[in-house]
Amino acid sequence: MKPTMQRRQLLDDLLSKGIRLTSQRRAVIAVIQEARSHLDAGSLLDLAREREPNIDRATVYRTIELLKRLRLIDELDLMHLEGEKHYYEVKTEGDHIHLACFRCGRIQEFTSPLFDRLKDEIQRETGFEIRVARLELGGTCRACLLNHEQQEGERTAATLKH
Amino acid sequence: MKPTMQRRQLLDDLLSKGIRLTSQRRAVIAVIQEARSHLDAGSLLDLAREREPNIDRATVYRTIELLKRLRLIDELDLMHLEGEKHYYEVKTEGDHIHLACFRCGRIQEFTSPLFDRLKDEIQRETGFEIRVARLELGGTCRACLLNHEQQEGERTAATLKH
DNA sequence: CTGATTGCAAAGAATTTGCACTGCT
DNA sequence: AGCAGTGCAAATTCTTTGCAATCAG
Repeated sequence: MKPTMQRRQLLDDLLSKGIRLTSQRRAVIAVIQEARSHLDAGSLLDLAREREPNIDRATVYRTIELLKRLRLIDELDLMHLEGEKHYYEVKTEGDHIHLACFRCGRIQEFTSPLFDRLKDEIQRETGFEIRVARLELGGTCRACLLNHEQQEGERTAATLKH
Repeated sequence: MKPTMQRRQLLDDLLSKGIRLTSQRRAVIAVIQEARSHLDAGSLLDLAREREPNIDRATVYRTIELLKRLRLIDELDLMHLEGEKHYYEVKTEGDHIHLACFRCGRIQEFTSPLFDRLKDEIQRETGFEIRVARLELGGTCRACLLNHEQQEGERTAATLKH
């Protein structure tokens, strides 16, 4: 949302922890922050290479690991809609929910105070200290449901003609 | 909980859909149903082999795929606590939440009406039709938190002695 | 300077696929 | 009998590792 501020924050976080900021790490971080969609390690590598042509696969994976450990990014599976990739996004203030449409593959995000209440309840009742929360839903998005109904309608109409 | 009933249900479900019940499929299904913990494909294969010695890896994966498609089992990642395996469990009435302890690796389950309310809210507000819901939390379980505090205490005491 | 980080190449883990054979229904 | 299901071996996909060279602080 506020890329510039966000970037400074991320970089500052790293610097203040005494993490070495190599050009490779800067490239990976910039790509994750500027991404308009969820990226997997492969795309992350491709995009980072546009800035840092010699960056290697291994470095990307190691940087992801680092950012995950420092809790600066979240890892998602997005219901494994496509292969067994993992996807990454900058960690936001409140956790959000990902809805993955099995039909069109679109990923939709959703936030709700109920989600926070649920997490509070869990911590309170189990004594479990939550560090990462991942709620992913798979199903059919509204657009696909409408398309489908429409097609059903057409199909029925066609059948009736015989 | 009620293994015998559960098994009949699963097998009947399959038969009623005209799915062929081979001895290999029976073995995989029995193993999943009788498991006291979440099993990944590898363990599933090992256990199924105790019943059906020649069953192959590929068959296990294909059976998992089948059961997932028919919505008879759920696939979990359990925060990828250990490698990138997937874990399986018989689909239950209401969805439940998995809490994975990063420290001891224990998996804890939790159910709450709030979870269902949250899902309802999502469906209502987005028009998304939820087919699969997966809520996984990573963090530290109560036992590990207590252990840790205790160790911290000991450590401080030791430090103070110097 | 010097230890943390990198690139490279190879290994590893989990899963999938093509194809001839087998066995449910 | 016929076709869905299977075993086998090889292929694919995603990720990790060992090690010598490099570079940030």
